[in-house]
Amino acid sequence: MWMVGYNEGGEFNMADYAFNGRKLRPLMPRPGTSPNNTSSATTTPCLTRIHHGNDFFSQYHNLASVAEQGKREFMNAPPVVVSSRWNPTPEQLRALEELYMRGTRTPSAEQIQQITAQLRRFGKIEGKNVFYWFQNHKARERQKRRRQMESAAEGGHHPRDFDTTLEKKDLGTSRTVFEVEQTKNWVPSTNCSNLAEVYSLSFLCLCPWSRRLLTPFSFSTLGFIT
Amino acid sequence: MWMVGYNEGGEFNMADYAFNGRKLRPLMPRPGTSPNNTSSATTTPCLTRIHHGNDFFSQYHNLASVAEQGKREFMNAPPVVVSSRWNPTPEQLRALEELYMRGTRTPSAEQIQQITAQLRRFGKIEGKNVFYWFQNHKARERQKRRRQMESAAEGGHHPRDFDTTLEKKDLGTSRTVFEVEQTKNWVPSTNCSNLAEVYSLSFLCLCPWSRRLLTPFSFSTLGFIT
DNA sequence: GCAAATTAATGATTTATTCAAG
DNA sequence: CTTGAATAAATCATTAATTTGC
Repeated sequence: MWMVGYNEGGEFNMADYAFNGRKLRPLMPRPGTSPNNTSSATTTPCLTRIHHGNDFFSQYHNLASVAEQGKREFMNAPPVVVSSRWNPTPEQLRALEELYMRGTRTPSAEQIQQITAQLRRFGKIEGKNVFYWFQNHKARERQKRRRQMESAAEGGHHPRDFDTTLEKKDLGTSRTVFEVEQTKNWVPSTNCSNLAEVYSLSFLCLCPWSRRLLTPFSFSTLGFIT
Repeated sequence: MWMVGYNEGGEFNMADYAFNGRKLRPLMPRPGTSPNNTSSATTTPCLTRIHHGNDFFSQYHNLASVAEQGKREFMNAPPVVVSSRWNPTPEQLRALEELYMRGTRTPSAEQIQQITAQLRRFGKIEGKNVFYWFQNHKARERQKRRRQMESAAEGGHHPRDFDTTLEKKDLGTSRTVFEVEQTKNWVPSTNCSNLAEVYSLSFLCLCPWSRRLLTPFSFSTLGFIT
């Protein structure tokens, strides 16, 4: 798996995409099969009806067209593509769990980078995988604990009791671990990765070797702070 | 204000950070004032107690130390910093609203870039501002409409009725606009910005001129796909 | 044994909620 | 009070476990 790859020079290695019969991982929205989307029949094709008005919007539309074109090119390739999601190797998993156990909850951008770099030794991995992993793991640990409390409570505590973020686990007798649920005020400063941070970085240096288009125009805007 | 800046050459322009008495915008988590966080008194200092164990973690710890150090350096600078949050100029706001009205809901990374670049003419703006603006605006329009429906319905519709994503607004008599609430299946492909995408970009090219540290080690890992 | 079918785990996205600046 | 920013919760979707019938 994990046949998707780009080389340093900025060239897109299409061969890697023509693989087996798998779908491309959902960079694109999934077809309207979501139970929540009750309007799949009525969704509109969107950008197609932009009318050219003032300066800005016509410019914007032009640029959007470039993007569209790039997309089409991309989709003319064999409809096939590669596997989709990251699967941690046992080593990677162990490492992440170890970090979690030691208190890492919402690693900063740097931390994510370091972790990612380290774990790459063990196999494919991206920063986003680390990011998501911690996000999911944190959420699911919390939820697991909540459920445990629920069943343990039985007697009928108030629901808000489950909102506490620091909890002692003592379900069995052998359980002596304090699980500290980290909250945002855990570390004083610059230690949480967040979307904004991430965006700053990405917009600082959208590079030619990304899968994303880089129009001449947008390229000319690079080097600035966005 | 938005005095934060980096130059192309990769040098960190500290002067830009030593500005007036304002706090740095919340890259850092807020102090423990959240009503949800009931454990502020018991949270632990975290990373301090890492014991050196196997290969990976000692390495990681080293790297974490680097990060810590960088943070300290950063914080040794005048405790001051720049203003905090973006405030759209009227032109920017108009443009964003126009885009929204025409159907833009979750602009892709490119789109955000283009929009940002265009709107910079009117004043300071970052990609993340555009990102957040659409996110918030979408959410608040939905919520507004939901409230409207609630009050309009009175009779007692099922809550799930509010889940529909395509709705006709006809509150007044002069209102003839179809507001199309975009969903994930709105555009077939690569047209929605998401965290993963963002992360890919940022990790593809974390640059020396970013505010973030770039350790020699992590630097050596650049040029690869993360 | 083995694959199709089904279920459980969990990676990845989106939506809702919350915080706090102005 | 409005709204930019950040986080948490809910949801979606793919992969691994596993069950099942042969």
